Amino acid sequence: MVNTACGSSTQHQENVRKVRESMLSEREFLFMAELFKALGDYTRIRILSALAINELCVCALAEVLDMSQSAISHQLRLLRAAKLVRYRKEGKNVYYSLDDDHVRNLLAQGSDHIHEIG
Amino acid sequence: MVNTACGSSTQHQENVRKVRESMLSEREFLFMAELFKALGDYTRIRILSALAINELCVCALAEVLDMSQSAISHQLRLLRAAKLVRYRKEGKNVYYSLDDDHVRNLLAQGSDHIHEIG
DNA sequence: TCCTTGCATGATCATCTGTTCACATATGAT
DNA sequence: ATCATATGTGAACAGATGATCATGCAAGGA
Repeated sequence: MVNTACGSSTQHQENVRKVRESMLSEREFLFMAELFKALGDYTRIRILSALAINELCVCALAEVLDMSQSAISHQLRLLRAAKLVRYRKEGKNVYYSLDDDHVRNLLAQGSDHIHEIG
Repeated sequence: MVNTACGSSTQHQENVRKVRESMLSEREFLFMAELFKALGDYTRIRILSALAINELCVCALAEVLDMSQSAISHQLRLLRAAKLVRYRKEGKNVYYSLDDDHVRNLLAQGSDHIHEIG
């Protein structure tokens, strides 16, 4: 730590004060970090992108991503915890889908961003 | 692996085919995962949120977040790699800011999402 | 020139993460 | 009832991650 105020200039202190006042709460930042963390994995982003196209059961997801059912199931657990997916049971199968259009928007924004920066 | 096609129903296979066709490339998913991974950390999301309010030098960021300059600097390195921030040098100081409005939109979307789900 | 300041970075280490494996549960079919 | 199938989950292990510490480097002031 020991941040001895690099520049003690008026502008510096004014910026620090202004930013401090406008920052969200610790709780909000923790939630946002969890949200993006849930999106920030190669497997999970593919799961969400697949569900953005069509509702799918677990075994279909495993087939699409060419991964074990267990691995998919573990990741779906995290996505449920982050409220990014819904699910409904039908017989022996469990069908997953995106929780709402908000998630779809986040995916679209992410896609836009990477296509912009090449 | 060994995904023995849970349901061999026509609908199941049709869904798998449709989703497979519409999925992005491995490269694109890797980029998106990296993007969200960069956003998915308590320290980095606070750095970005601070920069969304005002351009800041490294020491000001350290002061705002009450963290060591070294820790901030390491995280800024990742944010630069993800093209989420810009920087300009001025004398001994280095001033960081958000790379573009796209980043601002992602932050706003994230904020919206967490406020929706409570 | 020498020193201080602001920033960057390699090494280290504790912690977190994601997959696999084994197994449990549940539902439907025979 | 028995069995196969679809899914969920705990343990465990390898690899990734984030803060700290020490140090390096560049720029400005004495």
